[in-house]
Amino acid sequence: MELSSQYSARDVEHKWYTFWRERGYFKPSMDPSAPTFSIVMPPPNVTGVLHVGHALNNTWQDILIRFHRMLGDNTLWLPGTDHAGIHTQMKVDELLRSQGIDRREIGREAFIDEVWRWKEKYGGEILRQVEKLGASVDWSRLRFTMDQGLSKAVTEVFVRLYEEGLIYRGYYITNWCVSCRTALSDIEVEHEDEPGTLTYLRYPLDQEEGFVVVATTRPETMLGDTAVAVHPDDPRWKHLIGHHVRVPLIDRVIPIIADAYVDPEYGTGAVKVTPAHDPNDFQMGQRHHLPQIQVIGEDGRMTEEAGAYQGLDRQQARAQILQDLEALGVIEKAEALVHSVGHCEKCGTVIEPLVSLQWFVRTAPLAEPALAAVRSGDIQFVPQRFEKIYTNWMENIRDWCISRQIWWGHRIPAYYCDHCHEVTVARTAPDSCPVCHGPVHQDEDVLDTWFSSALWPFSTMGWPEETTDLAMFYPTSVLSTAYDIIFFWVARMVMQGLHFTGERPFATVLLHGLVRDSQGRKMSKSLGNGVDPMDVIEKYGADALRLALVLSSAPGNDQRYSDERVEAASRFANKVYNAIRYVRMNLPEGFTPQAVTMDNVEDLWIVQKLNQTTQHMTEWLKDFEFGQAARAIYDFLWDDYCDWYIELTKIHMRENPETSSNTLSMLVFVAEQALKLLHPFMPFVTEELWQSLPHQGDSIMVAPWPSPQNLPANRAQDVMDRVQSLIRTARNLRAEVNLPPGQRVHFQMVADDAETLADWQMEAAAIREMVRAQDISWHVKAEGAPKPHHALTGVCQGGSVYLPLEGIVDLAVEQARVQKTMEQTQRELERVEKQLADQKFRERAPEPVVAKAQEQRLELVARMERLKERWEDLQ
RNA sequence: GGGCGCGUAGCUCAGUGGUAGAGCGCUUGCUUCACACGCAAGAGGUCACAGGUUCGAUACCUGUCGUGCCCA
Repeated sequence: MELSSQYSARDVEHKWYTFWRERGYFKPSMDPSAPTFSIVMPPPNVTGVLHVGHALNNTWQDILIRFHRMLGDNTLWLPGTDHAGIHTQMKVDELLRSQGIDRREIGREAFIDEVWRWKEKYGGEILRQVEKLGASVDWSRLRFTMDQGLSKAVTEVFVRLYEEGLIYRGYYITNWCVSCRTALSDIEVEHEDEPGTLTYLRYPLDQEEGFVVVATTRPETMLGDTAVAVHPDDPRWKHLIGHHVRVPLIDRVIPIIADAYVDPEYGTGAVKVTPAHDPNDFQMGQRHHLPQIQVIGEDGRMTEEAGAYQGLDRQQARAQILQDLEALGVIEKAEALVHSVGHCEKCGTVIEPLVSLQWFVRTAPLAEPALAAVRSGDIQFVPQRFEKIYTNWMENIRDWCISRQIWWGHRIPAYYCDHCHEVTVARTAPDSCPVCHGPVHQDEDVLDTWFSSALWPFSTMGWPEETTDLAMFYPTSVLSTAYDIIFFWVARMVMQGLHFTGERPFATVLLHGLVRDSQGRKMSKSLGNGVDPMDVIEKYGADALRLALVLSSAPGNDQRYSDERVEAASRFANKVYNAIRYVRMNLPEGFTPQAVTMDNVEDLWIVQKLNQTTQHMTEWLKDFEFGQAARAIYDFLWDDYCDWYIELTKIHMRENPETSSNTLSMLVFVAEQALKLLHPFMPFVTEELWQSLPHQGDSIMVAPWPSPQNLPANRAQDVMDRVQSLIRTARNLRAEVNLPPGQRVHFQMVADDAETLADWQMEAAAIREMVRAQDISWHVKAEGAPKPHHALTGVCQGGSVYLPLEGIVDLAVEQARVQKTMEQTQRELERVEKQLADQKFRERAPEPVVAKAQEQRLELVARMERLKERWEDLQ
């Protein structure tokens, strides 16, 4: 069969994914005697599409999963999606509006039906993209946060927390998005530094002369001021504490209070207090029992309390108020400044702090065990430094606002009596009020999406039922996610997991960095610099994308995406493809590999390299060092297997056709092992190639992970080092004078001792071919080796290479060349000798380091000697 | 203001207590019977700076500068 010289990922990837899935390889073995390895996939938004960050994270997880599956573990990777409350609602709302439908007109139920319909139609998109990536997830266990089972878990958790007094409802200042029209938790607010104006306003004193100057960046809130606060020890204001001022424009009389919160350094040291519109003022208001006057409504417009300004948008109101204040002459001055402004994470609108009735989780009691689990090392962060971010947050945790004023999500299981207003929190809706038997209605709000995400590791496995999956796969082994989600998700999973199952939800939290664009900028819609992984896969293949992402990633570090890297990775796929193509082309029809005998240097050498690669990779994969592991197999396949081993076997088979069957078996054996090592990184191409070679078993993905081969003690590594050094030196001489590769020349190889000569001669045929020699004369230095006059000189490990070129070599030039090499060698020698002359070094440095230096010295001394002699010969 | 990263070849990045590596780019030569998405040979770095620990620091510690992120 004619095989293309170019590998086409597009033609094979889909085929193998279907093959794997149909054979059920993605499902766990359920073997109770095997170690268990489980991961729950961080659920992407059901409305979303895969971005490069997902691609990286899913690649990491797939590497772990495939590695452990090959190790023989009972391995589960559970996929799923998240209902993404606000985001999805906005998306469907937008769609309906484009059709001229207002969700408020069709009502809650009809709208939710629309969302479900939308989810069924488009919600699978991201999962199809996960497939394209090659993710070996168990599709039979696919979950969605709004599934019945998971919803049941949500209700159960809410009810239990309520019964334990860990959920409460109360009036509190929360972050309100006037665009999304819902409350948000603290971490859903993004703070950004923005230019603003600090306006200094004169509030005239009531019943006396003079005024107090307060500074504010939000003059429109003055209509809701209920006090002016100063620091209790501030000498400038101390005498006015307890006096009153009049708020301009509305003429409200408010007290001057003393509160240590006030920073005397900021502004004038006196601040206006608006308890209904600022979180700090709210706290102060509580301390001093100040009234709350809401002047901005949930729609971002001024309320009735704002008097003449009622109905104005907050921005318009600010402009109007400033104008009016100006007219009144109460503006003392205005300063430009940069200050931090909170924005809605979802829509970017400036947050309006508002007092409203919301549900909260009392987090302190949950945080305590969550903190302990990480401190004790029961849960480990990779990289470890993120522990600190986690513990800092946990130590300063604030209550979690969990109610959202939207329709799409888990509705809060709280029921209110229409008569006596009794609140009933229950697993199932009560028919009537348990107190007065009056009619009840359910809370209109839904829960924060993260409330259900926090239960993901166990709700997906059937909790609160005691299922087999829960017993077998929970706690999970690893949670892999981005570091920017530690607070939103990781922390809350730990809290809920420990509280409800008594066990950590996962043993390891593995964190990856952000994937940025090629210029290091965050990928974003507004910049239009996002990279669609599907385009990349279409162009280069999923394997290439995976390898490229893994090669340039280290845990916790951001990385840049660039097409060039993916291209490099696809070239590697092509390289491996061609290596295997070469092996196949040499296999006779119906060839069955036999048990190999390793009777020559290159065989022993390549297996030794393979062993090292296997050992390192196994360790690195266990330590989550995917980049290191990928680099190891990349180098092994390209440098060791392709550039040296295959080339050596070509010569070997030509010289020893009678043993070619063994050589072919070796080629197949090493290739198969290497493909297995590469498989977690590049599942498709490795399957394609593995299937094309003689093999045992049905799929590489269920083949056992390689373990190092037993080898007899041997010197293959040393021999190959010397041989490679000799070949490189000889090739270097050729290149120096631009000898065309076709031109066969005569070489003289002079070894320092008989042992080196013997080593070289073990690979004499290979050396002859690889340096393109007409013939080679072999010598040992001591035995009166020839001293060719008109020859290029090269020094290598253990000896010299001469390339006699009558008529081409200029003695003076060659002398200068040798001189230059001598100088170089001399410098190195001096360094080593200085080190060895230091008694402290010999005493305190570890023995192998000293030995190595001594060895180095000997080699350099010998090299110097050779060069000196040569230099004299050239005189 | 507090915390955490990063600063290594032209570019993008790995990495290690024993004075440095990759990919891309660059130079030279090659259609050598797996691969020109290739082969071979090369050029290119006082590992940001200053102290300290150490026999030895690019790596560990302290500080400085530059840069990025998170929290308040």
